[in-house]
Amino acid sequence: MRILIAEDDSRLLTQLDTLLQQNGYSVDLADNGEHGLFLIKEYTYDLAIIDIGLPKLDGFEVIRQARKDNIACPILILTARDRWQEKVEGLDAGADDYLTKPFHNEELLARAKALIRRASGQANPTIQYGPLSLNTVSEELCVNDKSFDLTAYEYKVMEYLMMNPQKVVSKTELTEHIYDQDFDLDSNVIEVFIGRLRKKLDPDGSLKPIETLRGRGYRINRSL
Amino acid sequence: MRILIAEDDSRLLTQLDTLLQQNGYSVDLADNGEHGLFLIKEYTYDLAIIDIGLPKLDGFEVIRQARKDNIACPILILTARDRWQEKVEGLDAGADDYLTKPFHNEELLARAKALIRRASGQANPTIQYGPLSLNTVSEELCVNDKSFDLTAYEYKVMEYLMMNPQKVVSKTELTEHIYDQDFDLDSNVIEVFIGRLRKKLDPDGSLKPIETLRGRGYRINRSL
DNA sequence: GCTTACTTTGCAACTTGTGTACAGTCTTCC
DNA sequence: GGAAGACTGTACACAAGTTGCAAAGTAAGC
Repeated sequence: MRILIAEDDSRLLTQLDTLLQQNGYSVDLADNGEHGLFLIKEYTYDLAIIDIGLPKLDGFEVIRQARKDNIACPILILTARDRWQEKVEGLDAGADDYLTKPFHNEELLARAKALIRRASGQANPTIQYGPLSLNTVSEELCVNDKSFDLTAYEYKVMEYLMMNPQKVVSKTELTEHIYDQDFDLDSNVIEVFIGRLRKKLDPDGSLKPIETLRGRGYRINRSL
Repeated sequence: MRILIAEDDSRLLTQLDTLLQQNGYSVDLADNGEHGLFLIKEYTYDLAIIDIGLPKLDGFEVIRQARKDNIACPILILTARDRWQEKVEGLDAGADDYLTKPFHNEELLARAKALIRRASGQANPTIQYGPLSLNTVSEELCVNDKSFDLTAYEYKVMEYLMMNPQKVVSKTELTEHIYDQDFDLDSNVIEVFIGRLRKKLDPDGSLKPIETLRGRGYRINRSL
């Protein structure tokens, strides 16, 4: 599997390079939009990871021009956390999925894998874990093939948990991932959303999709 | 796991304190180099996070003097982004890793965890010892493939023992690594937690995963 | 057998999580 | 452009689980 990474922050670039190589991908690098566009047109990739804020030619432009040339390779864009409208514009330009910086390595790998797997079929990128499957584009969650509509924040909570399956995710971590840095860490919003999610997905309490680890955090139920 | 933070910016200091505590570490604080050096010499830490620009005694000096005293604890330094030469000097002085300010909390946590793990000679996030295996991501303990739910403190005790297999760990040592400096060393909590762990993991007393060495401490059973 | 060290137990205090109601805000749709 | 509805975040009372202590019981070593 061959992946293109277009990213101008050299530290992040090397980090991604190492990460993906260690996970068995072969990787090509570009540190500006022009070079990225050249590579994506010249070669065939299984996935392109493109930062939106690229010098010379921004990420949107790279995607638009690549799509205009009928390049079908799945594209994952990287956006800053506080610029969520970039995600919309990126998807409009032809990206398949997005990830906000900073992200966890496992998240990136999960998305990369999903995108590559789904590239052959036309389906939307989905994160799957046991009977749970989360469509990251329609923001729709299925439990045992029954689909649920989530609100924006319910989705964010669920997405983060699903991207770190097996992991104990502390409330701090969830809060920081979902809100800006300076959000009040003593608030009980996370508990409230966990409660709402449980009620929505599992009204009779038989499945227990989200486990509580008292004093430590929450975790997607491993035994599903 | 117990962490020392030496940082003079009081806002950052409290932020780090909260962050680490909420993620299950016990934390001691110093707001100048002199106090930091005193603490690192006086107690045993699993990690020290030291800002380079400290008053009274700068970070480099703290590290040099600590290393001169043969203190082996892993050290993570904090430097300003635009002073990259500091990180070189810091690593020369004996630091193990660096992080440039500002940083994301998640990154700090990831590095802290990695440093602590590396210090105990564990390359892998899953620590295995005979039929025992402790996954430090899902915080799950398995004995012969049967998984057990541990409470926060049960987990801390087990983690410390598993990170030091073969070693006889005294009660004082366990207490010092699990609680912070003002915890009563005469309490019998450690005995109580060892008891609870044994009962949970080995209810019929056939496996004996934790050995007692009278007058010296506890050890993970080597003959498993 | 006596001392000391460890184990066990029950319990009370405490910490942390849950459920609910409500108010403020944002959306949508006429 | 206004009303109805949905979503988010706070507050608080209640429930549940965890922790630490103390006292009594047991085992080890001299």
